Amino acid sequence: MKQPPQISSSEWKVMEVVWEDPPVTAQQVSDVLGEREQWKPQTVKTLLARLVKKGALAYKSEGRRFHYTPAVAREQAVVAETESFLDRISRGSLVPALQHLVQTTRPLETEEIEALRELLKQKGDKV
Amino acid sequence: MKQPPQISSSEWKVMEVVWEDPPVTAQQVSDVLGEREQWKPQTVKTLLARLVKKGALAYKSEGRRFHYTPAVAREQAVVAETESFLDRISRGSLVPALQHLVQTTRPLETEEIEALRELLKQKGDKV
DNA sequence: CTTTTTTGTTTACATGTGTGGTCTTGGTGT
DNA sequence: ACACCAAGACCACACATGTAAACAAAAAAG
Repeated sequence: MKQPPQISSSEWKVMEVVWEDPPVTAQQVSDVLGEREQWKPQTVKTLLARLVKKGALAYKSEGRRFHYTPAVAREQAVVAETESFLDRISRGSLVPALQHLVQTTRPLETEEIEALRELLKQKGDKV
Repeated sequence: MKQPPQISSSEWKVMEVVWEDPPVTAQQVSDVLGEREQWKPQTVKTLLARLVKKGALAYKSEGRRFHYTPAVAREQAVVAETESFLDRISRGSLVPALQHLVQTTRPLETEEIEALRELLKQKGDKV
């Protein structure tokens, strides 16, 4: 059971673009992030290469250019990030963290609230 | 309004010990983390020094040894971590992340559930 | 076919992190 | 007073990260 590789903050920005609509070319990623983050194309290239090396992206040579596709699902990566986040703040601070999380987030959709409420219900029932 | 400094994963482990019962000496931290993380005393020393340098810890010379105290509150640090966590996973994934969070955590206390439920209510009312 | 462009590869370099060794100096015990 | 030891200060070193320039190979263009 291989856990998804460690993805750094900048790398996440690249992954987001790839996850959004794979497969993508370096060009496409570069366009998006050149705009969104003011990154030079070379920077994007480096990050793509690193992500390939650490197994977060796959690619196939399509003529002269590469087509990159995610090698780890977004969900997996999010779960891994969440784990590492929890490891840091230690589970004890979960509730304050959650409060902050919920408060600073854009208004939640009704169904999201429902989903969470449901979760809480289950959790609560077990007590 | 200065935001709390960037605290790395290992540094968090040190901070946890300091927050737990300040002020502490390097010795005390070293004892705890030598056990808990199998860290050599020097490792702890380095981390303490780095935390002082980045302004996360304060100290006063008490005889030959230092007494370290937190320079940033735990809450502040947690909030900062939460922000950076959210920046990574991008707010869109919040709910799945929360679900994972809640599911993998130890059973919540009733009052914790209440607090969260209350939060959701407020959030929900605004929709 | 040669020039230009595009795209991937190699190299760079400062700073951060994980993990510790060594040096120095001020207390402490005798 | 003096030797010794522990505590902090300084040094080390490999790997990660952010950010990119330089280089090479191959495709496109003329």
